[in-house]
Amino acid sequence: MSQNETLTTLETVYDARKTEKDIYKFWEDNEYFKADNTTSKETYSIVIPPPNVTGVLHMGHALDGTLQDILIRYNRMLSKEVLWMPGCDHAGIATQNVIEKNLAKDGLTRHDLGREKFLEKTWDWANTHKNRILEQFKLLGASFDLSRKRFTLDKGCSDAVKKVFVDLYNKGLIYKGSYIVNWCPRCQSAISDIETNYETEPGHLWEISYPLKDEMGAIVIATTRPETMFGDVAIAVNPTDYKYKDLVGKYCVMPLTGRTIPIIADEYVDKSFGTGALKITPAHDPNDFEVGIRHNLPQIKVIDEKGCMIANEYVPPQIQGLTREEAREKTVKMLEEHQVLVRVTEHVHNVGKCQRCNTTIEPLLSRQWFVKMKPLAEPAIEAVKSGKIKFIPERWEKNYLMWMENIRDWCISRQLWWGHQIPAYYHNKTGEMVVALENPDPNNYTQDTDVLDTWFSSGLWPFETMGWPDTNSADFKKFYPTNTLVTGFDIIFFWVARMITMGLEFTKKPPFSTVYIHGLIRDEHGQKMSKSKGNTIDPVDLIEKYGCDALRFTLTYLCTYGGQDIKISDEKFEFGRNFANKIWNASRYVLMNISKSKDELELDSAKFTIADKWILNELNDTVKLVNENLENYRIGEVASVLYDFFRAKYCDRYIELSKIEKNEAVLVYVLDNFLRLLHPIMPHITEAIWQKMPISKETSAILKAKYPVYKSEFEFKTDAEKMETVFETIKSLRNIRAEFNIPLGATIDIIIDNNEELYKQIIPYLNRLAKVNSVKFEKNNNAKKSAVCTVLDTKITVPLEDLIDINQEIARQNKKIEKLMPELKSIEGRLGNDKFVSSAPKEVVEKTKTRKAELEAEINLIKETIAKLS
RNA sequence: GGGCGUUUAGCUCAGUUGGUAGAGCGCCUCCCUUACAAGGAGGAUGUCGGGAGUUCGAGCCUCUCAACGCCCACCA
Repeated sequence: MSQNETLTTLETVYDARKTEKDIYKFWEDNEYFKADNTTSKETYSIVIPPPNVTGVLHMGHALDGTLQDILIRYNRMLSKEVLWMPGCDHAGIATQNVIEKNLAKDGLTRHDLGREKFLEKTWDWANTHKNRILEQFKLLGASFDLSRKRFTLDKGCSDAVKKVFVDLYNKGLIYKGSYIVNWCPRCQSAISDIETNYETEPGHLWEISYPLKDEMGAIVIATTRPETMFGDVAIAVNPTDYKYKDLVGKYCVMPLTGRTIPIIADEYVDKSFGTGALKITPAHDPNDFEVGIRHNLPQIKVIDEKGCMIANEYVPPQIQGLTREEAREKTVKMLEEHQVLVRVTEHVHNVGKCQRCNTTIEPLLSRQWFVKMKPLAEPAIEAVKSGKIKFIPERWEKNYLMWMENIRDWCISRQLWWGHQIPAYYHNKTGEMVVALENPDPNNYTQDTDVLDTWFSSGLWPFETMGWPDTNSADFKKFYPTNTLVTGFDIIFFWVARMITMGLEFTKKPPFSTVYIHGLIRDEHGQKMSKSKGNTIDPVDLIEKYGCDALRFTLTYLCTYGGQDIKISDEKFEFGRNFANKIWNASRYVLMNISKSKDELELDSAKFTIADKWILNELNDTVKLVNENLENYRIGEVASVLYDFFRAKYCDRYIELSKIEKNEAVLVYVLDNFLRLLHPIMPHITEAIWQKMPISKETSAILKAKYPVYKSEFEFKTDAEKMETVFETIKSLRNIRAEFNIPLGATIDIIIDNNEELYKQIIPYLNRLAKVNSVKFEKNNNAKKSAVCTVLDTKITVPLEDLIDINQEIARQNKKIEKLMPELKSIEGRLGNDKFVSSAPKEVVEKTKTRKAELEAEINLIKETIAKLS
C-alpha cells in the first residue's frame, strides 16, 4: 500500500484524537525531544514554569505550554539544539493544605502525625500525583525533554537551595529578625507581602476616650481594631496639630486596664483622619511598628498565632482566650460600660487576606528569616534597563522596575513542614546558631523547624535544573542561560523578578534574555476562571472534543501581541477544529491527485503557469511574514497569516485553479512548505500529513525538518501580480451571476475590450470558475441588454438578453460609482492641496496619483456603460 | 493616592514605523459543483468612546474628559 493511499482512503472528517495519539507516540519512541548537550550547534532553551505538583492542567497551562512549544518547535526547525526543561513545583502551602484537609476528614491534624510521618504522607501523595500534570502536558503536544524532568524538592534542587541560603547568609544578605509579618492564623504561618491580598470590607471606626493622667480631660483616638488596644504603648498625634500641641509629652491612662502610656508626636499621623489621634500598637500593626521603632517604644503582644487573645498581664481576664472577633465585640461592650466609647461610625476599609485560604491576615510581631533585597535588586534593575533582559510586551518592564525600585525585604520563612527546611542549626543547650549545608553535630544541634517560601526554590529554577551548583555540568554549560521565559503577568513579582535576582547573584548571568508575557484566560464574560465560580473550561475535555491541534491553533489565533487577556468559550474551538479538518481534506485532495513519482516532483520553473507563479509568490510572502512574526513574538499574527494563506490563497484559489491546469510539483511543494510553517502551532496534523507526502525529505519527521526561508529575490513577482486581475474578474462575473440569478447550469458569454494578452491566458479559468462559454475580444462593443463589469482599465460585457432588467443593471452600476466616489473625492482633495504634494513623501504622492488615475478610468468606464445602457 | 490597560461591524477581537479600516462568529441570498456542509460562491454592516490639538493627512502621535478592568500602596 502506498503512502498516499492510507490518507486518501480515510474518511473526510479528520479524526484528531486518533492521529494525535499516534503521532505523539511516534515522536516519543524516536526520542526526538531529547536535548543533546554535546553538540556544537547553536542552542535554544526554555524552562517550563513548573506547575504545582498538586495541580491539574488548566487553560492557563494550555496557553502557556502551547506558546512555549511553538517557540521550541520553531527553533528546532531552525536547526538549533533545543531544550525545553520540564518539571514540577512542590508548592508548599498549596500541597500542605491538601494533605491537611485530607487528615481533617479523619479528625486529625498534622501535629497528631508529627513532622516525619506527615512528610512521609505528603511525599507519597506528591509521588503519586507528580506525573499527572506532566502527562497532561503531553496531551498538548509538548515537546519537552522528559528525561530531564525535575522537581523543586529533588536532591539537586535541595542542594542548590541550601547552597544559596548559606551563601546569602554568609554575605549578610539573609538575616533573622523580629518584625511585623503577615500572619495567616489558618495556615499557621508567616506569608510574604505579595501573598497578601486586600479586600474592601465594611467595618466601624470606634472613637475611644483615653483620660489624661493626673489632670482633667482626655484624648480621643479612632481605631478600627479596638481589641488591639491592650497592646497600646502610646498615643500619637501629628506634631503640627495645634489641637493636641499641649498634650504631647503628657501621659494618659488606658481605659479598662489603667496602664499609663505617653502621648507622642509623629509625622505619620494624618491630622484629618478620625480624631487626629492614633493609638500605637507596635506588635499588631506594621505602621505602628515603625512608629514604635522611631520612638523606642516597647512591643506588647496581645494576640497569638491562632488569632486569639493572649492570657497575659496586659489583657483583662474577661478578654483572654477569645478570638479576635469575639474580643472586639467584648471590648467594645466594656468600653461602652465604662462610658469611654465616644462615637461609632460606619467605615469601609481594606482588610488583608491570605492569598491561599482567604483568611484575614493578622499582622504579628514574630521572628522570621528575611532576604535583604536592595543589594540584590540593583543588578536586576540594571539588567532590564540595559536591555540584557527584554520584556515582551515592553510595558511590563515599567511594572517590573517600579516594583524592584521599591522592593522590600522578603520574608522567606514559613511555619510549614512541606518544603526546604531552613539550613540553620541551634545548639540544644547554648542556643548558638550555625548556618551550614549540613548539621555540624546532630547529637547536639537541632535544625530550624521552618521551611522556605516556595518561590525561594522556584527562583533558582533556570539554573538549579541545569546542574548548578556544578558549573561544569554539561547542561549548565550548554543550555544556561536560557533564551525565553514564557509566563503570565500574574507571577512577574513572585517568580520572574526572583529568578532574575538569584540568577544574576549566583551565575552572574541573566537567566534568560526575553520574558514573553501573555494574557490570562478568562471565560466568555471576561470573568477569571475558578472552580468556585464553576466557570472553568477543562483543556483535556477540549482536546477530547476538538483535538489538541484545534485547541492550540485557536488559542494561538486569539493571542494578541499586547498580551491582552483572552476570553474563551467552548464553541470558539470549533474554529481550530474546522481549520484542521480543512487542512486534512485539502491534503487528501492533493495527495490523491499526485500521479508522479518523487523524482518527477522537482520544481521546474519552465513549466510554471501564471497561477503557479502567483501561489509561489504568495507562499514566499507568507514565509517572510511568519518568520518575522515568530522572531518578534507576534504569535497570534502567525496563526492568522497562515490561516489566510491556506484557506483564501491555497484552497479557495490555487487548488481550484489546479483543477483546470495542474502542476503537481507546485501543488506538493506549496503544501510541504505550508505544513512546515504551521508545524510549530499544529504539530500533529502537520506531522501526520507530512509523513504521507510522496516527496524527497531531508529527515524522517517534520519536527526535525527545516523551516522555510524567505527568498528576497523572487523572480516571478510581476507575473504573479497579474493574477489579482484574474481573481477580480472572476469575482465580478460571479457577482453578476448572483445579482441576475443566472442558474448554475447556465453559461455566459463575455466580451472583453482590453488586455487581450493576459485574458487569453486565463480563458480556461474563466470557463470553469465563472462558467464562461465564449470569450470575444472587441473594442467599443455595442452589445445591448448586457451586464457590465470593470476591472481596472478593462470592461467586460456580459450580454444577457431576456435575463436582464436594464434598470436593475443601471442601479447596480450607479451603486458601484457611489462606492468608488468617496475615495476619489478624498484623493482629489489631497492632490489639490499643494502642501500635500510638496511635503508628503514622493512615493506616497505617486501612489496617490496612480490610484486617482485608476479610479477615474474605472468610473469613466462605468459611466460610459450606463450611457450606453439607457 | 500612584501606575497600567481597554473602549474599532450585532458579538469576540486584529490593525507592526501616521497615507481614511480587517478577521472569526453571527446575519441575508444561492449551492450537497467528484478534497472538505467542520464546505463553497456572492452580499450587507463601522461619525474607529467624547472633545481639543499637532500634521498636507490621525484608529494610530499629544492633551483632556468619560466608562470599564487590572496592578501597586494600605490612612488608624
